[in-house]
Amino acid sequence: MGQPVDWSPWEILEEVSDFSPEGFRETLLGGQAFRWLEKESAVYEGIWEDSWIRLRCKDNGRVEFAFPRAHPVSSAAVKNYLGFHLPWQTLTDQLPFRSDPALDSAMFAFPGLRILQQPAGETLLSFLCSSNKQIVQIRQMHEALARELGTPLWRGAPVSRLPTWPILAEASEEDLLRCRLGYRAKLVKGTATYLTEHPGFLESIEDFSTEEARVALQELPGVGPKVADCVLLFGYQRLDAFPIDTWILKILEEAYGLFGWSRKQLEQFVQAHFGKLGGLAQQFLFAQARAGRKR
DNA sequence: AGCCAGGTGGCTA
DNA sequence: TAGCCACCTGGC
Repeated sequence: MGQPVDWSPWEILEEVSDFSPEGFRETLLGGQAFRWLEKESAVYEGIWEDSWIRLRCKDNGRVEFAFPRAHPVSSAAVKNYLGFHLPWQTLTDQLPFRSDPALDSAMFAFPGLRILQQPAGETLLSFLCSSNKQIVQIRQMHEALARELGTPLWRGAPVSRLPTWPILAEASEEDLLRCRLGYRAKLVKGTATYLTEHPGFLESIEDFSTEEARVALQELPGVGPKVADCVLLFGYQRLDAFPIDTWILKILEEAYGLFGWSRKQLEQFVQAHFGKLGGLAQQFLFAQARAGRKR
């Protein structure tokens, strides 16, 4: 489709001493975002909004990026997306791994794992698509949404950005069904309508406390506690949001012995045990759980 | 060939 | 509040 893309030379982003190939890989492919793929060993290509870049992490922890010459992306934008402005080493050091063997082993397995700083609108769309789906399938939905309803990154570009909420509000449920959304189509459509009727809703979330934001987000059709927490953690940079999905539930039961606890009880445990950076701890535990299941 | 997936919403007791 | 079930669909 169209001209081959001419990529810029690799540009050094930063030397990150605490990164590991595993941590880097998991950050991009582990289910925080769904438009990343591994092009070749340790070289990743991904899209968010209208940015399209390649990333690689050398063994020494040096992170480099490249962009299509036709459509430059600033290093500042990439650094922001990767959360380089946050003191991850300090943050991870504050997690309770010293008294928590499960967390300790997860952190040991994925050094440098971090939380991407994604745009809220796209994150909401992503996790509306995520219910009852595996990462592969969520990724396919994203490709279809971008292809069918999104706009090309530039004139003649081979890839498109995801449809914005105004575009989704105009789209028909049939359009969304074509993107393999299944029963999620009407949820996305309903959310798009809600956002049209409540201009500034997504922005207003920024001023809310995490707890208030959690309640507000659940006004949207298709958004329950799990999706709300994912949107807050990945899309609003709320590191205290702790999504409880089936993987984490299994860990809380097996590694922490919390069989039979109610959702509310689990939330209280998580808050008390993992604290204000719970979402970061959650990602380590999640990565560990997924790794363990692969064999 | 089925089964099941990083949930949610509606309904019942 | 807790428990149960339908919901679209396509990898594995």
